[in-house]
This record gives sequence, C-alpha cells and structure tokens, in this order.
Amino acid sequence: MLDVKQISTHKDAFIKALKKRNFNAEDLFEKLLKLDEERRQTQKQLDDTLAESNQLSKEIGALFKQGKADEANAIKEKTGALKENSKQLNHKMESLLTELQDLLYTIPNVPHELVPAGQTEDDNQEIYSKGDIPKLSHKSLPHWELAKKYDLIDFELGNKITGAGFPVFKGKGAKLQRALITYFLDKNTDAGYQEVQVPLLVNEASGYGTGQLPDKEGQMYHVTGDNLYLIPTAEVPITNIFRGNMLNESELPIQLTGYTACFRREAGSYGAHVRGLNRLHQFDKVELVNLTTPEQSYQMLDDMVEHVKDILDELKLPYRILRLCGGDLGFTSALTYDFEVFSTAQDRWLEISSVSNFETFQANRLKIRYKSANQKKQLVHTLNGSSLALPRVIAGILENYQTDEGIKIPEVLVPYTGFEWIK
RNA sequence: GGAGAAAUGGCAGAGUGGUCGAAUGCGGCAGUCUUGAAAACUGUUGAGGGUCACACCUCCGGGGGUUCGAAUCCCUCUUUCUCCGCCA
Repeated sequence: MLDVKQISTHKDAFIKALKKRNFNAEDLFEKLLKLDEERRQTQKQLDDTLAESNQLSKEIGALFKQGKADEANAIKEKTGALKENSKQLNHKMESLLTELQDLLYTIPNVPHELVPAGQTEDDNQEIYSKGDIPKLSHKSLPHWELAKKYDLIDFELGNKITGAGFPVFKGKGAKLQRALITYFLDKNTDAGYQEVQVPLLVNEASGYGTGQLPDKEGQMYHVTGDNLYLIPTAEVPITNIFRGNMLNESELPIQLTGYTACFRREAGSYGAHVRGLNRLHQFDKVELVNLTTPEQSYQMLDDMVEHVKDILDELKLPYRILRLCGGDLGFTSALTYDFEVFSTAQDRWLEISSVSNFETFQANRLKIRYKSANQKKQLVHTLNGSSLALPRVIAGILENYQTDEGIKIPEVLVPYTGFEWIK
C-alpha cells in the first residue's frame, strides 16, 4: 500500500514510474488526494465537536461538585446536538477512510528506475546466465518420467489421497528433497540468516498484512471452520512476525529464513505446462525474509541475488536471472529478479526463485517501523526471496543430471543425501 | 470441550463514574558527582492524527452499548492463566 503523503509529494514521479506497469494513476491520484483533503477537514470538524463536548462535560462535572445541579442540567441540554453532530461526522470519517483505503489497495507499488518498461514476460531483461545446457542423449526423459522410472515421486498416489497436485515423494526422492531443504537452510544460516519455524495456517489479519487478502483470496485454501488460511508462501507468517512492531535501527537488518510447505489453489491453471512438478498445490520452499532501512535495501537485494546465485553455482545447474519488466512485476514489488533453471528435457525455463524489494509497500500495510538514531520513526523496507522452490529444483536436478547409468547427485548434496546415484 | 479468574505504558503494577493519558517501581535517555565507570542524586521518558509551532482529538486486549462524562458499568469477541475432560 502506498502512502498518501508520499503520493502527494512525489505525484508526478509516481505517475511516470507507474506507466511502466501500464498503470495509469493520474485520475486515481487526483481522486485520492481530494478524498484525503476531505478526510482531513472532516477530522478537524470532528475534533472540534468533540473538544466542545469534552469541555462541557468538564463544566458539568465541576458544577455538580459545587452542588449547582440546576446549572449543570442546563448545560446538559446543549450536549445533545453536539453528540448527534459527532455521530454523523464519525460515520462520514468511517466511510471516507474505507473509500481511501479501498482506493489505495488498487494501486500497485511504484517500480524502481531499473525496471524496464514492457507488457509481458517476453520483455523481461536477462541480466545474467550461467552453466551449459547439457547435451542429453536422445534417450533423455522429462522429470515426471524419471520420477516414475526410479520410483521417486508418485503422482497417482497423491490423486488417491488428496487430489491432483499433491504428489507423494518416496525413497530417494523423499531423501533428495529433505537433503535440499537442509542444504538450503545451512547455506542461509551460514550467510547470517536466523532459521525460524512458523505456522502453516494464518489468520485473516496476517493475510491482509502481506497483501494476499483481499485481492488473492481465491489463491489460498481457506479453512472456513476456523477462518484460517493455508499459507501460499512462508513470506506470510514470517513477515507478519513483525506486524505492528516498532523496531530499533540497531536491530536492523533482520534476516530470517524458514522452510515451510506452501499451498496454492492455482485455480484455472491446468494443461501440459503444469505437468509433473511444474505446478503443484502443495510444495516445499525455503524462504528468505529481510527487514532493513531504506538506505540499505538495494544493497540487500543485490546480496540476496548473489546468495541465490551461489547456491545455484554449487548445484551446478544451468540458470539465468531476469529483471522483471513493468508488466510482469508483482503488484507489491518495486524491483524483482527471477531465477530460472533450464529444464533440459522440457526445453524450457522454470522459475525457481524470485527475489524482490517491496520497499515500504508491505511495511505500510503492516505498520512495521523503526526508530532511527535521531529518534525519527519511519517504515522499514521489506525484501524476500526463495532459496529455493523445491519441486522445480528437483525437476532441474533430475533432468540435467540424468545419464545412461542413472541420475547423479550434485556433489554438494552428497553429504546430505548419503548417496551419489539414483539408479 | 466444561467451570472459574484475568487482560492497563518497554516490563512489573496501582487505579471501580469527572481534576486519569493514567500513581509507583524497574528499565531507557540526559545531567550532577568521578580520571573513567559503578553507586547516589536531579530531570526526562507511550503511540497515532493534527498544526509553521501551539491548541485540540483518539487510544487502558478487539468491537458494540449505557452516561453530559467510561480504564472504571453492561453486552460480545479474542487471548492468557487455573481446575476438569481429551490427546501427540
């Protein structure tokens, strides 16, 4: 959520930047600023009315104390009108505030200057790529065939137990996934992140805090009996740890990492490109969440990119990094880098990590602030990224490491899996 | 799930209808003293809105109500604690 004050001071710059998203903010901003002006005037009227009744109440109290009940009762007569007046002003304030908020909720974050203009994912900027795409023999298979051949993942069994998109990992497949989780967490904690284990169900307030609600309600599984939501990403519970907090600058940056299962309804996305592990309703992910100062957040973003790069380098997977264009940029993000690993057998890139700086967009909604050295209070910048989304890493490993003898385990993982080959 | 008790500032803890945004203690900050520190003493110290700055308004778990006036009374929700039941 953008800040009205920011909008009013940087109106033209924001309008221009939002155009990169193909978002026309001009009329909206006009309306918004007008509403805000009205809000302030109404607030003033309300305050004055309340001040007057407070004053009268005090007088009544004093008069009763002096035993002048008649005079007190005379003043009481006057309070009725004031009460009615403040009631109406209160209603007006309420509707103005919801109108303002509803309007603010529809405005996406202002893209950073590095964000290229563009409409679709084809306009994303490739800024880095590494790793040769292995020449696989004609016998090479897509990961869902490999998973079946070596009995690593059973998609049908998941159908039976739950439904499509809930695979069962078995044997070395399960072990490989567990090894990856531990490896990622170790890498992250070595880099200074604190590991956390968080709830997989969140309440409504948390959903609103990180922006999944109200817009993406249909993407989350809703446990109606208790009005809780299954998390679509660890970002939700981890960022909400700090909802409403006033932090000290000395506590920043806060760097947390957590492993969770993630649940997404993915309504309406079916077809060949969601085969196998490409898109699931339940999947595992290790997430990075950072809270930092505005001065340091872009350095932090670069650090996160380097960190994820390091992991992919160690896994020796062919990957590329994209800077998302305005049209592809997520609603809440100011600047996002996507990491994609090449799926050799499918001959396509798979997104395995997305690293974003949200600047104050989330912090404003969540009211996460910090007190700087000079006691000034301001919103923190929040950033997050995946390290990494497990199923697609597994898809990448299975496909890129397949040989005629079996699937070779990336060297760095062997201490975690305890085996070198899947045969 | 049943019965009871409670929720107040960073923490502890007073406050049961008006002068309470809230005693007191601890903690924090600033100062005195000291070569420096500790101790002691003095002062200061919640958040949000609003204003050039004041004024002023709102907030005592959330929401609603009674009243001229609510931290204080009533309703409701949530959470915590104790006891019982159930359970990994």
